[in-house]
Amino acid sequence: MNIQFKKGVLELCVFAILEEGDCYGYELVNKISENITISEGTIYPLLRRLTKEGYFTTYLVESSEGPPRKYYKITDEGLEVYKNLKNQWLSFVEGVNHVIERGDNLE
Amino acid sequence: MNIQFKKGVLELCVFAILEEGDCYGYELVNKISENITISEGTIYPLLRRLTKEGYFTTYLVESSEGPPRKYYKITDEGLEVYKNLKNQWLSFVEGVNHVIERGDNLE
DNA sequence: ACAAACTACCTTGCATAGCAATGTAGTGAA
DNA sequence: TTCACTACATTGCTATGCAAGGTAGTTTGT
Repeated sequence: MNIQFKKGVLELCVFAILEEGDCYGYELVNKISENITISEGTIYPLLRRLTKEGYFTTYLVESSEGPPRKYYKITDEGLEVYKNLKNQWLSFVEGVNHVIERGDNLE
Repeated sequence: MNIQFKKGVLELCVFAILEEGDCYGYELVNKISENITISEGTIYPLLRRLTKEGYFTTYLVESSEGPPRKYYKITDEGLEVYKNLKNQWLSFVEGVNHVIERGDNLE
């Protein structure tokens, strides 16, 4: 999978999943991996950054299957950013589609 | 516009336009700009790189409206790469859509 | 003749984000 | 006690887009 395509989009994916409910990092990696190849080394710094920027809060929960899990919860501010980012993404994809399909409809 | 989204995608756009017919750099900037914000400082190095990699050939044409134009022509190898890249892009977008719409269809 | 605006090319240095590789620890099964 | 899995984390590398700058030719207005 083209690494470059993912730039900025994984952030959108994390927001989208957390909008549905709290998750811990490892869980996010697995959920996103169902559809997009992703590495742990990407997710953890990303979560750290977005938390620092105030878009997520965190809390620890003990686990019986391994070390404690750090759950992430989206904030109101995070929700705002998510909505904007999602719209930006959708219109970007539309723009790209116009470019790559321009030939198909030309006379 | 989110700069990160464009990573790798502008390459796809350039391929797509050149697949329809030869273009010079400045013309590509204008065509892509109809749909996506782009800068000259992005396109020229990109064209240079893809030419160096054997995906384009170039030829100069005198212009009556300014300096000579450097036209780019896609090669057979370039066409191959374009097809792969386009498919990668389409399946990537599909993957992302699955992630960001997962909530909409959950019971 | 001169300046501004447009066409058309190009380069340098910076910022960003994803990843491979690596490390730490806890749990559970062979 | 070793392997596999869960779960966290960090470092250094790479790739790409952009702002800002430059060079040159053409056209238009004054």
